[in-house]
Amino acid sequence: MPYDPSAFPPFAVTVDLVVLTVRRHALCALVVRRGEPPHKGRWALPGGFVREREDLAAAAARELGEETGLRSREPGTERPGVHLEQLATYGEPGRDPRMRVVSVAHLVLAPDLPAPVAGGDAGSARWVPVAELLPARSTPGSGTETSATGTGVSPGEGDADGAGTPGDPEVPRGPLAFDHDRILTDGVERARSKLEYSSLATAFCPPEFTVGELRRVYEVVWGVALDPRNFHRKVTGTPGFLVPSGGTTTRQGGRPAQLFRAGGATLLNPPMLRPEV
Amino acid sequence: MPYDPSAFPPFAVTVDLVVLTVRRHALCALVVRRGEPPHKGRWALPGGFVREREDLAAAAARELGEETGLRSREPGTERPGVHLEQLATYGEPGRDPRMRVVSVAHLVLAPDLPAPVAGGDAGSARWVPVAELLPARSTPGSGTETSATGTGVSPGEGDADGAGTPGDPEVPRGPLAFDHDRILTDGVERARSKLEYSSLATAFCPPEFTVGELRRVYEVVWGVALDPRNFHRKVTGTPGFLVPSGGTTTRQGGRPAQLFRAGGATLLNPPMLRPEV
DNA sequence: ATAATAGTGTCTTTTAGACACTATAGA
DNA sequence: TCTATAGTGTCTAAAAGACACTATTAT
Repeated sequence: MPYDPSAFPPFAVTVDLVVLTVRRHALCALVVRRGEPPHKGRWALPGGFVREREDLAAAAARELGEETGLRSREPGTERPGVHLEQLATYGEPGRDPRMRVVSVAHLVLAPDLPAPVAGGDAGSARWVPVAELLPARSTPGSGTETSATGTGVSPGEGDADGAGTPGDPEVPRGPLAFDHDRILTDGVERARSKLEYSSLATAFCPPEFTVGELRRVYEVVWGVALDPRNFHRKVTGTPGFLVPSGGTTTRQGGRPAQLFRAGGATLLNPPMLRPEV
Repeated sequence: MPYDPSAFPPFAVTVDLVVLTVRRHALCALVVRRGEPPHKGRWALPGGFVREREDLAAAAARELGEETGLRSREPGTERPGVHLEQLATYGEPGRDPRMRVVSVAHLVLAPDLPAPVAGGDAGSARWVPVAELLPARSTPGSGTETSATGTGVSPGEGDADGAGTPGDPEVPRGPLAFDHDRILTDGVERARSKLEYSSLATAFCPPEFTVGELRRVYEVVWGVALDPRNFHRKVTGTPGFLVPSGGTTTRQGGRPAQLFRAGGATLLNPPMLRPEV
């Protein structure tokens, strides 16, 4: 019989965060160095315990702020902050060697931040290209996952955030702690598929962005090259996706480009279809 | 700091099941009558505690068998049984008045069963049309959600499984227990959207089925009418979706129809697009 | 000048949808 | 016969994709 309050096995419940951004033409995830056993010294996804009277989403937002300095909603402003959604829950017995831990993973999509992370209580958080964390396991299929011909998307050039001199001990090696490789894989796949039928790509962009910048998000996340002309026509023709902000910029070089903000639409119709190989 | 093993708040972890089937031209969910407080006498989704050394999916499969007699995998055979996947996790403090309960909801899609449920330890499980459980809350948009013009899909005709004489106290009234209305809503929406880009509609069908029977699944779940001719051409032309089993049947009346089994494809390309209103 | 990116127009191929028409069963 | 469902063919409209061409900046 369900919900017998007297004798239930005790579980610890945590939230783990798959925090993704597009940085230097690569899809990057936020990882932290573990300071304690188990897996001491290994890299892991940020996360922590859910508190006694705390909602799951609130716990995820709190950990995001504590460990990374990011905010899921900018306080006092109407700026959207980063996108946060529940991803999946992982509760295999033995995934933590000490006790039974059920972890509710969340997916966070953030624009590129100037400094990697600041103000966190985990000192050693950093952005690392997903291609380095999950070599060749990113997607079932060909191994050319992160190469987009002709757009300068080149895997392997990334040294994470300027500290990556050759032989740097700070560069993550080997799999992530616990089952975080699998959680990260699921999060990346969720992000890839959600770009198709939602306006979530704008979550990777600053508040104002150009069509070209948005296109580079798609190209980096999907690992494909997209025709700039057809992309422009499609994305500006999808109702509710983009609204012109009035300004222009030349920060990408070339002819000045119109600046846009994210429109109100969350579901795209028609969807942006990912080209098949 | 995450993963401090000493002091963590204790949680109870349960699995809840959104079990859906297509029955009498209506999308139906499995609900059980609660025999104990809280919400004693109210209807709820089947579910129960996750055991000490039990995986989440295993707990869902076990509860499915215990409370409904369904099996996620037919023992000793290669028959696929029903489809089971994780849906989402609900952990708002106070969702259970007695203690902190985090529930990992799972979605189960099953073919129509002859008897509603058998061999369960919850005696009062039954199929109820989703339209009766979630009146007008099924989908944001027009209220014509469950009407499919010209195909006999008529909401409100369903009396759940023959026992629904007028005034029957066994007919669920009012919202489900706990936050199960929301969980059911999420499960229905997941099923609706997954029909578009996956071959999951076959999970609602018996092992061998006709194109017309598959079409009725789409019509009932989406609440729309589909052109039989275009539907036939599209599903038989999608590679890996259907494989002919060789036989034919006249169980739907009319000209004998070819029988098919589900093909190996799980992701449909091109997808079956849900018509917009 | 050249090179870069932005943006529009046009053509072709593919796909979705409407619907006429034929096929084969039961009543 | 009539009516039901099954299945094919064909036409049209919409969308996707290839790509020529113009526009506007920086160097």
